[in-house]
Amino acid sequence: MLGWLSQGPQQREREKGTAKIVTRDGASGARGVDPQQLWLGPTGPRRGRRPAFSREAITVAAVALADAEGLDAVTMRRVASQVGAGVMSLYSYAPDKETLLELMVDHVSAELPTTDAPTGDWRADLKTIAHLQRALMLRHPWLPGALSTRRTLGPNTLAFLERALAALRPAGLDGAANLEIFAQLTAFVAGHVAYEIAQAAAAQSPDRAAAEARYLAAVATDGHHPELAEALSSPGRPLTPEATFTRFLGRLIDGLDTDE
Amino acid sequence: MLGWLSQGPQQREREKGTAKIVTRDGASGARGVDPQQLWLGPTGPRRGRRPAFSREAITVAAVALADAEGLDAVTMRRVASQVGAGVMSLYSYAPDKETLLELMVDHVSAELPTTDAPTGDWRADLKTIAHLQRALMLRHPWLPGALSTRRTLGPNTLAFLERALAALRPAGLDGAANLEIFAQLTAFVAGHVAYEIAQAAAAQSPDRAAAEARYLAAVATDGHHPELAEALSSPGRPLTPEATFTRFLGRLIDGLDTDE
DNA sequence: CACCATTCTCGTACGTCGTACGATGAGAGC
DNA sequence: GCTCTCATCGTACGACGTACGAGAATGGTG
Repeated sequence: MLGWLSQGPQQREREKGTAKIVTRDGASGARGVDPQQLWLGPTGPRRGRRPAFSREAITVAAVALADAEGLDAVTMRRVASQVGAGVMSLYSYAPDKETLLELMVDHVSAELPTTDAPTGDWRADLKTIAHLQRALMLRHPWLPGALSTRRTLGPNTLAFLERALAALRPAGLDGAANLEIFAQLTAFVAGHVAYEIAQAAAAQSPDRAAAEARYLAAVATDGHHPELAEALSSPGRPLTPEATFTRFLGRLIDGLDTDE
Repeated sequence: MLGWLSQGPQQREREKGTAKIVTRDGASGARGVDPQQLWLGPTGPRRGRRPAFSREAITVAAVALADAEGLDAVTMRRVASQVGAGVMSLYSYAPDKETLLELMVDHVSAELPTTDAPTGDWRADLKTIAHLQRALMLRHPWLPGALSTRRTLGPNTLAFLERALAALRPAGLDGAANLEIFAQLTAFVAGHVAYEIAQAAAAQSPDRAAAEARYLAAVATDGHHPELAEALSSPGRPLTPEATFTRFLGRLIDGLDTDE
């Protein structure tokens, strides 16, 4: 599983305030810090003090925190105390919190199986892929929220992308279209699961749910919302979220190669 | 446009620490503060000092800030200084920041036209609705992000929901299904627009985009990502985001009433 | 008119956050 | 040994959301 992810520090980026007289390695403007450098293999040979922690351990702690208490619980201080490090030590392993979040996303993405070969039925394969994504997001409910801002391209997310592209090959579309489909599919699953989770959370706290129901009932009977009134009154057998997901997914995927 | 949205304060909720001896209005446990109370009309007659600002003015300032600098720029301090109020004065108009965000969402939702009657072709109507949502989100790029956490049920969002339900009527589904379809459609549009915006932002800052392209190229040629390599190399004529959106939308909607 | 209960305004303050800085210490090479 | 390199992490700063409560403005009532 890409062992070098547990690699140690070697990140600090200093900028002594004095004498900005064009350092010698040209292109001085490139303060950009290549964000992807993160994922690239281990750097030069060891020297000096040996790291006391590991990127992996820190990521694991952060994920555990998010799983247990949500994304907001992931603060540098709490992660640090969880691994037994000083707060500022984390910055030897990730240049900032945003990066730590990317590490988290890629870390849990390792749970997605990537070895299954395509069956040749690309629609079925794509549905399998979406179900795998959904299961992952249900296991890590913070994931949809974390994905909504980010486009993480770590080794594990890329491996899964590779699988998706392989599955899409028989569809005969061009590369850009395939990439787009995968991105859209992921966004769709994230959106659905986020909704699913919100729904479940609402059912958990009956106070809030009841208040909302009361409010909606009031709105529905104000005379200006006849459609809402009817929608709320019509029964509609209750469906499992699983079934609903499958239905929507089918709608999206079954229409996929119909060019218009 | 539901004028009482510009209504003044009347919000403060105190809880003096002393003597919690069951206040007289029964059901003392209900500390819940009915979140929807926010949207309900103006309360009793005026007394005391007259409000210097308005909920509307504050919301407008917050929206302007978000439009110009993104959601993160919306802090209580900046909104307050924008309207010329003290920071804490905002809390007379909204009980907390979360509520202010809900006000913002509902405020911009007023831009969605709600008077057009359904044409009878519910698929076409639904596509129109999605395009309206997309246009709104492009005008207020923070909206997808704001929606991802929230389920706002203000007067304007409800009015638009009413329109969507009317459009869906000819589809002949039950109420719960219609509500679900609207929620999913909205989530889909939000996901798509978020992606679209991220794409556009990446194109804006060439440094980051170039770094990412370089990284992806490196990954593609590492031998472990043949599918990615091919996807990146195949041309695929560039499409406008508009066309892409229309295509995906068509896929989703055209499959909508196929029960399985 | 004076008085008072009510309501809004907002300065101050607290606890939290991400993270910049730089002293301190541990290992490796000479 | 000395020195160079690199990790650790205490302290500190400037944000943030918002609790508290003193003050000012208003309307209702004598």
